Amino acid sequence: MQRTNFGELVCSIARTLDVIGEPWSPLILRDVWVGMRRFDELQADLKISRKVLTERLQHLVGHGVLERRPYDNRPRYEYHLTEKGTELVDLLMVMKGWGDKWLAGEAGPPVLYRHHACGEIADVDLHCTHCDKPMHANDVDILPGPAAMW
Amino acid sequence: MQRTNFGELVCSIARTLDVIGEPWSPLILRDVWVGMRRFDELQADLKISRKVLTERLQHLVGHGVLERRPYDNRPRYEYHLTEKGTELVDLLMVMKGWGDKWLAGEAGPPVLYRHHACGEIADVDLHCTHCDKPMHANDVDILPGPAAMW
DNA sequence: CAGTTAGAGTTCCGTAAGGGAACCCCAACT
DNA sequence: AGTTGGGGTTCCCTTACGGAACTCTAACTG
Repeated sequence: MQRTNFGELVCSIARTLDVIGEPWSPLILRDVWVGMRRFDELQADLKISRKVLTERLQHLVGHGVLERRPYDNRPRYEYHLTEKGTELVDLLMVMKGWGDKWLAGEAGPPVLYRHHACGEIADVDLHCTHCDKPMHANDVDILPGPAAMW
Repeated sequence: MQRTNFGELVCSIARTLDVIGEPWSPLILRDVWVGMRRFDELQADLKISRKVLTERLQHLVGHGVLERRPYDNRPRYEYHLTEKGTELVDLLMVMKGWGDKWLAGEAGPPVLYRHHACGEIADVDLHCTHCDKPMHANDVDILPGPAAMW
């Protein structure tokens, strides 16, 4: 095998990368999220090779992130986010925030999020699932878990 | 050029991928985060090709995510997270959470986070920077920003 | 002071994966 | 019967990864 298989590693980060770590996969997810559902539509938007797009879609469907469903009597298919895939979008939202802050420059963010709950333009921040306070890289100790030994 | 360059796209997700989207980069970041700072240490832990490790480290340093600093009179160097890099770890924490939930299976999570603020084992969740309430894929409208047209 | 050690890469080669264009299949339309 | 459109395959070329061997430099070692 040439490309190392991250799925085997005992590490949730590596395993997640096994699902969406390949080139283009996050961008495909983004497009499906914002409503692009068809092969040609994705291909035209991303200008990705059709071969690679086929591979990525199969991979994402195989991992239960996307669902391939027919939308016509003819052999036509659309790709939709599953619940698993929808939760992966968290990752994209964090990427968007980081990219806006560190890479966007003068021009500012390409897109904005408006939060339904408050109606305001906002970004995401990481909070603790236990106490609800902010939680970032330097706010945690890392301990071995049940499936320890990474 | 063979591999498409995501940095040119007007999209903060694509730009972020240009910085840490290549294979191994997130895992290198993870290792540096948890205290592995030297070339041979990273190489031994990840079992990555030395050639690729060199390329990735240079790329990450070039983008200001890592800093390469000498630690001896001899030509010896350590890699440290910059502030920019530390904030990128948010991404890893979200990946960890998703991988724990969807991929860890019976064995449970390989590692746990203990939050300094509350002392409890916890994970991260996404909240709105404006109203502090939870904010996920289906809780937002996506609007064109100042640098619109993705 | 010649020889070894250790860290941090560099070089080289074989294989696999991405890019791109052309081609194919099937079920409507015209 | 011929065209159109969605959704892929096939093929070839080039770049990038994997892995092992090699290099360079500045200490230590006896």
